[in-house]
Amino acid sequence: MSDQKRLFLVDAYALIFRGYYAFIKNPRINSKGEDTSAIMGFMNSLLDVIKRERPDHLAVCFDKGGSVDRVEMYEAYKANRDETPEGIKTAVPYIYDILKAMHIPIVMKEGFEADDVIGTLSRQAEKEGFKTFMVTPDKDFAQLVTENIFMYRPVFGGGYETWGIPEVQQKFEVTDPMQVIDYLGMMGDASDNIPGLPGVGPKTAKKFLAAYGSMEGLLAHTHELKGKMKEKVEANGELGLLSKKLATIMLDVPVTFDAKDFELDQPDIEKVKEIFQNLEFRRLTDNFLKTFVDNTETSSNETKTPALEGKVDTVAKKSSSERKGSAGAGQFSLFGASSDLSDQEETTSEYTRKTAETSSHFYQSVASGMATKLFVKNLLNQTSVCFDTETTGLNPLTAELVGIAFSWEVGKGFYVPFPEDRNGAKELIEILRPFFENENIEKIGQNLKYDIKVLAKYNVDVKGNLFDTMLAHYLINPDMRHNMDVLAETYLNYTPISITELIGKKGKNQRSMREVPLDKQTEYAVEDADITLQLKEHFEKELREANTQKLFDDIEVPLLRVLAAMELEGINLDKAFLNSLSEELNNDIANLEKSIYEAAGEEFNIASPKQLGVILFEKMKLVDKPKKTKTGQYSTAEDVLSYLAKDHEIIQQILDFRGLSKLKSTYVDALPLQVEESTGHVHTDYMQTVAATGRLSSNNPNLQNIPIRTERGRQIRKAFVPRNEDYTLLAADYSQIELRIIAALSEEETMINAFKNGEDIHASTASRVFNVPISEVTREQRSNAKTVNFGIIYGVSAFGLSNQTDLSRTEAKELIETYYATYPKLRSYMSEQVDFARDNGYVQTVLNRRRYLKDINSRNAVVRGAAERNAVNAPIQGSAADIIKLAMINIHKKLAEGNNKSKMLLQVHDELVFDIYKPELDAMKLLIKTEMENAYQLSVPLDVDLDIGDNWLEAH
DNA sequence: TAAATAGCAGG
DNA sequence: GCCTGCTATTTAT
Repeated sequence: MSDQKRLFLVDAYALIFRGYYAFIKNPRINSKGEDTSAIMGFMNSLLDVIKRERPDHLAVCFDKGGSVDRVEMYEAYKANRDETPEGIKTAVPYIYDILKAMHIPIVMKEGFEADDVIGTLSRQAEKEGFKTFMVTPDKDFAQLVTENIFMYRPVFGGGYETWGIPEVQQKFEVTDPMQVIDYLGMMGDASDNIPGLPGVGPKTAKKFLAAYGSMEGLLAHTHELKGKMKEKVEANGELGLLSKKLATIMLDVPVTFDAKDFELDQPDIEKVKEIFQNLEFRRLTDNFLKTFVDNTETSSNETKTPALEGKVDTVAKKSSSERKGSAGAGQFSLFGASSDLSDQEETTSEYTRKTAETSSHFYQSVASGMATKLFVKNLLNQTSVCFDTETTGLNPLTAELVGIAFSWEVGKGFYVPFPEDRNGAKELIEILRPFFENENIEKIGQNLKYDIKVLAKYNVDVKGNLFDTMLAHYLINPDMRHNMDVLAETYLNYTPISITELIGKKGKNQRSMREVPLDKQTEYAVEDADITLQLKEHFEKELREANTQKLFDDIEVPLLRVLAAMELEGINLDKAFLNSLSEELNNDIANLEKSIYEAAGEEFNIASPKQLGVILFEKMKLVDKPKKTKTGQYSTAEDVLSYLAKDHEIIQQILDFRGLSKLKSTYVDALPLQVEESTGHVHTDYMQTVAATGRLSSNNPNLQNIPIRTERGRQIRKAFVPRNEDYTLLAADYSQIELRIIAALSEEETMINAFKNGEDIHASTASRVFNVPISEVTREQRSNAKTVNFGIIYGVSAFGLSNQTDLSRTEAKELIETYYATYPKLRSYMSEQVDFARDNGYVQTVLNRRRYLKDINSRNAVVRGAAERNAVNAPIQGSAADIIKLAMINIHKKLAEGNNKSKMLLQVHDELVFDIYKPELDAMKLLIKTEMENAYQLSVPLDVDLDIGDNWLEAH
């Protein structure tokens, strides 16, 4: 080992960008609404480097004002860069502060890029006998590599690789790292907008380098090339030389390397802690303290020069032989006895995630027979257990149990495999039943609705308190995603075994869980249960802190059971009716097709907006200046075409064609295919954690967007029918619930009274806004008032309003002004919501459901405007969702208590659909109306309309 | 084969 | 202007 001094030069922006985008799907937002992704990503990397390498000299280099020289050479240099994301701009000052507090030098020079600064410093340090490591993912730096200068690149998935001369030679197929400049010059660089030689990519560039050694060499030998390539290279020699200059990192920036300045000092611990605390970095604070405070044992010889030892320094710290307990070993001794677990891993950086490989754990499969009984005995002694079912598929109605994993202690758990034969499975389930049906044992899981449905198919009723980590996290941050892999990575810094690793990618030859070897099943399934258990501990606390525990316990968790029941029930579908509808549509579509082709003078794909645009606007020239979409295509969207409909017959035909095709493909033909064979019903899947406002969503199939607005479309509702002639469908919907909520929340008396008096709210609004008696309100006036009423809920703009009505922009603006004058408290309520969001970073519903609005203080007016509209809309839409959820829970409870045959089947945001057993009809009408109208007390009465019928259309 | 885009169904 | 999910076409890999 050499005792050469080691200097680490960090390319700040490259790591900041990388950190920022690493979190892009789950941006880190603190309670003040600040996006801290970039800061966290950068600090993770920096601490990681320090911890791994313990550099004795270190500096962080920034760009300052872009490269004056390069822009002078080439105006378009970096001109196509998107604007730096807001989250990065705001991060930089924080990073400066942190670096200062850490006593790490910041190097930058006006008019130069970090590349040039690093290039210059590394050469100076080389002269003073340093080994330099350039910390950057950017390949351009390869040109700087020498015997004493290395690239130190973060690798996707964790770890770092060091590029010395041999690595650069190999990656770029060059003999000298300096040739990387020629390589970059030839192929150009899209992100820096370096043009390069046209038609030359990585392959050709390597070929040229091998043959001619450099850009100049190539240009001197163009006569040896042939065909198109020869022409192109000869025509663009100048461009090639310019590109090479642009790609050259400068080595003469006016900065000076002074070894003393760059020595890595002890940071000002308190100062850094304070900044981190302000940013709400908990894990990072721990990591920082570990890096700088108790580092006594880490600076052993092992960590002194690992950068030079392996090409890739991966994260695995414990070999698998060090791990305890693999499946199958000594199971009896382990039941109930607590086996000591060794220390938890301490690494936490973004690039050093823990996995099952690197964490100690004890996952055990339970053999059949006696062992299972002993296991269950132990299980029944627990008060709280996490479980996870493994099945043969995603559809709980058809999926078979392959196994169930259990965990009640972090790092430990058991897996009970299920036999394939039905009888064997039934026997086993009987052994487990006492656990699931025990009221006193809390059941923890991720997406318990699925497990509950699967077990219901085995006639097992899961009883006792529930804790669903997916639901918990949905309340903690509804805008994020909530799948277990993301949660584990975000909150536990842990990467679980991926399901595709076991069963392959979906599609062609995906395996069933059943075919996975038992030891793999065990590792995977128990890991899931173990992680879920760990997440629970995390989320319990956060729910309490956000004051949203009640919403969780009283609404979302009970609702999970309600939804499971509704989904298992499904709704009866009249397939024969849809089939005949399909034939009718087929005819009509064929006829339209014919007339369209005639009018157009040729056949084309009407469903292709691209082809349609060409026909309408190039061939037929129906309009002078066609509107374009953002990708430069002609827009053929509905509102655009509607304008033209009165002038050209073909347009109406196209719109009709579209309408009918949509109906046919999305509903009439698709729905019958979704009927479950065993039940004859369609079973939608309600998603409880996707809509950021708190609404449900529905898919496979989506039964929340069955047509109703057009005559032709609403016919589809006739296909939704009661289960048999003893039943009838009942639809119950809240009348104007969102307007009632905004009236109540804003305490706008005028509007509240209108509702209390049972007035037609849109007519009432029109009467006041247009200053006419309510009896003389015209259709148009009512319609405009209705548009504004809804607009208010969405956060109106004059622009949007004039688009939706016949009103001009000015008229729309006036109308909105008059509206606010009529309902002054509405306006003040709206600005209060925005102010609240600015101060707190979130808004909330009547039941304390939060939505965080990170952009509410954005300096970008468009982005901020969207957040402001959300601040108004989310509490309204979300409160309506809260209320109907409450009603659903209460109704479900009453139906069960009364042993009623009638069932709740569907929820469509403000509507509930029931299959009513005819003898129960009167009782049900009363029950449903009462429960819905009294689900939540507002200062405005809630009003529910009920309708019954032999199909969903009639029940409206 | 998967991902992105355009368009459109509902509240 | 808010909140969603599905289909078909097109594009990129």
